Amino acid sequence: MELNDLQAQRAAKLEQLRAAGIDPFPPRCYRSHTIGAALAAFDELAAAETVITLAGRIIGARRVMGKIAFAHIEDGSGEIQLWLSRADIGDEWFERFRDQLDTFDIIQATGTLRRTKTGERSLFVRELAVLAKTINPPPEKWAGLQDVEERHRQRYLDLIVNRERRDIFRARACIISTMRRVLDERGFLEVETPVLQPLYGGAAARPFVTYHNALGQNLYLRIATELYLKRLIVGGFPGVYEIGKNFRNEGVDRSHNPEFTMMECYQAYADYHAMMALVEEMLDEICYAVHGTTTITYQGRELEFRPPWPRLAMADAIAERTGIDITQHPDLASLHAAIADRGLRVDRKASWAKQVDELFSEFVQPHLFQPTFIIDYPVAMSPLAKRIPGRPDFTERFEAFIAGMEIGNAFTELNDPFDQEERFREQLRAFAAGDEEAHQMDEDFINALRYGMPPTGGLGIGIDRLVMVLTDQPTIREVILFPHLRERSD
RNA sequence: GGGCCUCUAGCUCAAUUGGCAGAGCAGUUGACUCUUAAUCAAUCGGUUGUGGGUUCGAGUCCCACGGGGCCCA
Repeated sequence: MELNDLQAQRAAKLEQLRAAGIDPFPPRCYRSHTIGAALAAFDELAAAETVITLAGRIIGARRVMGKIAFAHIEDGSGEIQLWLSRADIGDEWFERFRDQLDTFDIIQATGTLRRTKTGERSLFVRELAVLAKTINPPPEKWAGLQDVEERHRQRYLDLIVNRERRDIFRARACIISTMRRVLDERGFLEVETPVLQPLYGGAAARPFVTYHNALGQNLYLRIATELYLKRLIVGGFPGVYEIGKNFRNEGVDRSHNPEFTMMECYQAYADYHAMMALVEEMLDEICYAVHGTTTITYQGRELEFRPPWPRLAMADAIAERTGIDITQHPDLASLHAAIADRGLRVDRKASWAKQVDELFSEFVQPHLFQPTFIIDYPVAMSPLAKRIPGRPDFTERFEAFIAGMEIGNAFTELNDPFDQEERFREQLRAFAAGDEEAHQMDEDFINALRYGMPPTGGLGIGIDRLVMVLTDQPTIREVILFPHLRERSD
């Protein structure tokens, strides 16, 4: 990699340090306090004139005058100003600070805490040391790093410069740890199931395919954890969950990334009503853990997480927004006629299920800003969910929507092996008819169901979207540390 | 996959009708013992995403390709 002028200048300074016998990358530092700890105990440390050693990255500009200099350092726990004078640290180190150290360099400073004339809490430095010389220059001092592409390609730089962005990922960790705590407290067992699967299933999506050399067979990156977790319910665990990456071979947009983080949990002897209650309680706790309140703002609009959330049947929701009652149009021709009657766009290529999904996505979903459960989905859209007793065309399924996004998906799990096999066959027919997202036949899963799975409630929550909502971010890219970007070729 | 927008110095951005590629920040040199967008003076820095084309002349117009963004499917 060639160095540009600014990089070459810094590399030359690095060599000057070496020539003076200073290791520009020493193996360790000898700090006595984090900056955060020093600031927290500032008054006591200052009063006692305790000599402390801090370490951190020089941020912002160094302000070097003739015989004194100022700079701020930052270590992830806080920021503090350094006060340096030629008299205190000597000509050699004062000039070294001026001539060989730069913004972004990581240094160690020893001295005492005191306020400057303007009252700023500062470390009055007696000794300096280099911890890591930097080669790359900082972006613009005030505008910072704006370019979205560069922010994502060089997330490390984004995090250095736009330090408040670290809070998004701190919130993300808080969300996941709170979710884990809620599930643990309710007796769910955290498990790990295969990422590499001989057969993909559990969701409607196209998979990534890879090849296992030793086995000589294709394997798929999982699109969901569902079918493995339900095998564990068959195996006798009363409740299991997994938090991990799923992979779906699809495009990237504001709410989709090809790899994303999902939590799935399954509870034996429970149903989808129990899962709705779990979602309400869990998100209430998570929102409170992150914000200390259950009322938050997303993109300028207020969101209220406190339970209970509205429950709205999918057919009613569609009827309300379009005037079309899908329960009165159980076949494609009749549904198309009803859509045409309303002057709405008919999708001639779509199956009945797909057409219903389009009506819902276009006319209902954008209105679901407040946390809402849409319940009772058509069986044709829900090949893994149990039918509603007495209404065999609909299933005990819900999806949770927040800010117009699908955040969660849950059912009373289908545990009838014969019905499940028939549902898979229906999916195979859809696949043969061109639906590339249709489910595959999983005979081993059928076999598991033949050993008996108790009535079970299952739930999946898309973590990335939940983080978006709880950190007020408009795109999924901003809540994923290293979002997928095309390789650059010049 | 389609439409629109965008790519200029390390970074943030200008450049009128097609007419000398510029500024701020950072950097460099000098002055300066309480600054904090430090100040003052001087100064370095460009294959305008890539490749073609039109033209006396292209950052600007045309074509292709690449990256990114927004919207749609």
